[in-house]
Amino acid sequence: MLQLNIIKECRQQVIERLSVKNFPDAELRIDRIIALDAKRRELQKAFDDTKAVSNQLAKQIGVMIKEGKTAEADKIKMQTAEYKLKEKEYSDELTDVEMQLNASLLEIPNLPHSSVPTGKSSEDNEVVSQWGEVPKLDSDALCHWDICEKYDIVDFALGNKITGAGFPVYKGKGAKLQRSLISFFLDRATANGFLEVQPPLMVNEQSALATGQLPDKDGQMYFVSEDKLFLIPTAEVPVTNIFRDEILNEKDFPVKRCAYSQCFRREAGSYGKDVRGLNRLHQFDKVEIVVVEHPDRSYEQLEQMKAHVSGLLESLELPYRILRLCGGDMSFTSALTFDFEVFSAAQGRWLEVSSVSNFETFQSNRMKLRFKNSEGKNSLAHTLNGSALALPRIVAALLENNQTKEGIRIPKALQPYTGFDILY
RNA sequence: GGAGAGAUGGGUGAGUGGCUGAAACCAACAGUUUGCUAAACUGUCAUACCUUUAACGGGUAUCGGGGGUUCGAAUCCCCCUCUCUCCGCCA
Repeated sequence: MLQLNIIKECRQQVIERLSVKNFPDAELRIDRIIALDAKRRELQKAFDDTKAVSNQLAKQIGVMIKEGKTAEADKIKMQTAEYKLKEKEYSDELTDVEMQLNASLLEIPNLPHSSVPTGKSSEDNEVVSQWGEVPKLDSDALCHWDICEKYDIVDFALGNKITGAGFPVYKGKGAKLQRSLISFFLDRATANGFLEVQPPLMVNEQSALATGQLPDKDGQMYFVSEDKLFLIPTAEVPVTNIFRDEILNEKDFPVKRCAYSQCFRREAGSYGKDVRGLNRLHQFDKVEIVVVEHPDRSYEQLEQMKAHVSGLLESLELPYRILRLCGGDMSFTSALTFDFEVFSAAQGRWLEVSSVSNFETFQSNRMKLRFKNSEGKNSLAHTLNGSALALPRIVAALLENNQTKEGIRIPKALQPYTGFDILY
């Protein structure tokens, strides 16, 4: 959520920045917020002033009753009636305006960082860097879904029977490969100073709102109506919410956490080759890194997180490129996002495996995540997160890129975890 | 799921209708004293909003959340959430 004072003080810039994200009716909505805020302050003042008078009268009555002047007290009691009416009126109106203001603010996405390129879709993303050689495969090379079947390591049909499309069953060396990747990612994160946590896989509405999944992504999350809980679409939600309503000490920065979790996404509206095999699942595994950082250092931190993710991909010997997302392709909550894509040789396409973002104060404002600054005042911290990494497409790329006649070659870094160097 | 008890500031914990935004103690922070450490002493120590306060100013709200009674609620009533104890069930 954007900070109200920034909207008020930098109205024109806010509107301009929102246009980079192709946010519709920015001017209209921003002006509505400014007007609602003015109305809110007006009502607040009226309410406070009225309340101040009646508080004063109530005090007088107390004193009089104590002194035995009940007749005088009764007289003043009569007076309080009109103030009570006014208070009720003001507070009702105030509640109404506050709700409208809050709802309007929740609909405004984060402002993109100044380095974010303008653009409408993923085609306008900017390639920042690229690493590794794109492998040349034989003409009879298989796509990963065929490899999965050939070695019986991921069973899509079985998952289909048990649950439905997008819920595969990992078997034998396939299951072991999953477990190995998770351990590998967690160990690397821990070595890099991230504290491992195991968060809940379901969150309440407040948590989903705090990180920005609600109201923006309502309908993309699985919802347990019986208990009003959401299945997490990413560990970002529970892990960032560890710090909801917390006031940190400046010397605590950077606060670094990592977590493995399964992620659940309804993916309503996806179709075609995007959803084939492991490309897009309803349930998948991911190791997430989350950082809470001082506002002055959050962009340095973002670079470090990028370096961490790059290190993982290089250890796995997967060719990748880094994209700076354009305004139109960025998430609602992000100020700056770098996507990591791995080349999937048999499919001949780049697959997104990680997204590393700085949210600045967008999430911390929603969740009241603050720190005591050097002047002893509370101010909002910056939050960042990144996938490090999401498993399915990593597995897809590993299977496709490393296929040999003997089987699938396992990268050296992973062999201590898998216990085998060829998967067959 | 059934029965009972409870929820107060960073922590412990007092407070059953007005003088309580909240005692006391602990922790924390600043200072004094001091070869060093320790101890002692002094002071500071919630958050948010409003406000043309010059200013360490003024006002309002907040004692799990919401609603109600009352001139006045941490305190009384109702609903919800959560925690604890006992019973039941159970990976």
